[in-house]
Amino acid sequence: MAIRVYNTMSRSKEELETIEPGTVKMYVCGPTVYNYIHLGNARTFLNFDMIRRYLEYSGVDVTFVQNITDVDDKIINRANVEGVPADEIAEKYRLAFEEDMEALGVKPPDIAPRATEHIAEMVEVIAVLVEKGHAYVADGDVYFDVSSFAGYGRLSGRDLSEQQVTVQFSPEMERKRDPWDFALWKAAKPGEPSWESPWGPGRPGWHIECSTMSVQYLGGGFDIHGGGLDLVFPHHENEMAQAEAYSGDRFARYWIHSGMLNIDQEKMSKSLGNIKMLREVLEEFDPDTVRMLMLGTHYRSPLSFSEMSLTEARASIERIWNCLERIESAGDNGGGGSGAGGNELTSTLERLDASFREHMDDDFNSAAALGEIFEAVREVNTFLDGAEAPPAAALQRAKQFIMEHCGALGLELEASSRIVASSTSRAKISSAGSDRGRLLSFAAEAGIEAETGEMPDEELVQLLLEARQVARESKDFTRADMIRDGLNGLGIQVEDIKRLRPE
RNA sequence: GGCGGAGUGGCCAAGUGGUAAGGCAAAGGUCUGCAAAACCUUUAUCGCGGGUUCGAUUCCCGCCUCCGCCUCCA
Repeated sequence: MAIRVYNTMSRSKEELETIEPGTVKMYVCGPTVYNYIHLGNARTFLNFDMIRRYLEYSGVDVTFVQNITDVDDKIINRANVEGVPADEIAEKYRLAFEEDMEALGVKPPDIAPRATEHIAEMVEVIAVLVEKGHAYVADGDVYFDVSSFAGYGRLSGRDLSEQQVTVQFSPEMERKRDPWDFALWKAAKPGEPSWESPWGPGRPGWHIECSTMSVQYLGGGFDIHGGGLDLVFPHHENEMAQAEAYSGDRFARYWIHSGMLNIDQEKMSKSLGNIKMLREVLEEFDPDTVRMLMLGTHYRSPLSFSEMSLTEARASIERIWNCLERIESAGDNGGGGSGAGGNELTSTLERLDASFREHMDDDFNSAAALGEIFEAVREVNTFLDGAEAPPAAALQRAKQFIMEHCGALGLELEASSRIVASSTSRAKISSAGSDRGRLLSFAAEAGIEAETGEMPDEELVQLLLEARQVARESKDFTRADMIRDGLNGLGIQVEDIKRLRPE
């Protein structure tokens, strides 16, 4: 089945026809490493991770390149403020970015080129642009001459003459022939990081790195170029102008842009100061919850963020976790039966698999695709409710369905909690870690003290579950509830998995 | 001013020319010693006004509101 993607260039969905069938070469603009990334950045990276994973899930061989902008005005400014070298700032936040991506479960790019390691290549491209008359030199700076490129404005659909020019006076403006011209090379000011070039020491402009590195690693006319919607203009417009002026060939085939994340109806951005750092969020919420939040809205739509939206996302991912746990428990408690409905479940899952793919094939509609997963969760739960001894094959299929489809969207479904089970109940110890001291004193309070000092939390909880079970069997519900409430109070959820049989 | 996007149940959010997925929340019910989990049931004339059509939430026109971009931006 053909995958359709919305191409910003054509403003419509197009069938994805790559240069080489079965292969997708994609480039996504990475971060400028001058600070920790915020949730808005995270949305973009998560969206492209979802797209990449789904393509791979569909059997496509993806080459994924994402740059690191490690030389830039913002980095230099930050370095000046902190009084440390610029490369130190860049390195620090580059590593932080990698940590954040790993924590989020974003697959690392196949290639993560850094601007500072490709200066020579950029200089060469700039030199050709100057040679071809697409760029001019002014006091050690080099600017791209927008008027020399006929298609300028094509990607972002704008006519420069109709745009409001709100440029402030600056020395740089003085050097430009036209306010819309942009820097390919910036002459170094004292103390700034710089590299030698035919135009004197300096550093590359922002856009040139992407034009250069994408083509270097993926070849001209590569398949997909992505980034946040706010990069369409000027960044991508400029990238394309440079690259096509340089080579004379088409730059990228499909332009995919990820919608903005808003807080209180406004875009989260540095200039507005309404930033929520990803790190902050990850302290409180697990990666699947964050991803769930993003998957719930189509990647091109604006996503309005609030504290509550995370809590809701958390509740919905829990529904999936719970289902998986039920499947596990059903397997542990026999699972070898020949319960009816197994075949029916299997064919229902077949159907849901097909609609899942249809939705994802249609411009990566993760929100609709999630709906099919939840549909499956309900079917599985109903099946589990009705079957005394569900057949192992059906359980296996159910588990595989959920894991596979969640995996295609990048949901890791890693146990966010450690499960301790007795024969009639189980406890979920949140992975955030429980308070050891309080657990010990609570155990003592419940009359469990002998040799608990060295005992791992799991065993301690196990003893408590068993004590509660004894209490329940002797109808001492006061004590049973005291144990359950006490554990709940420690963030350890206790649930009964089957009824007590009087025997 | 130019370009683009959006307005769907209490909240979030898909979607379609033939009366609208899913999640969260709420209420009632089943199950449970009680909970939790799970299941069932209940809650939408799809911003407003016209038009096209046998029929529009979906297409067209106008209006209102909101958001993004117009050289910091994911």
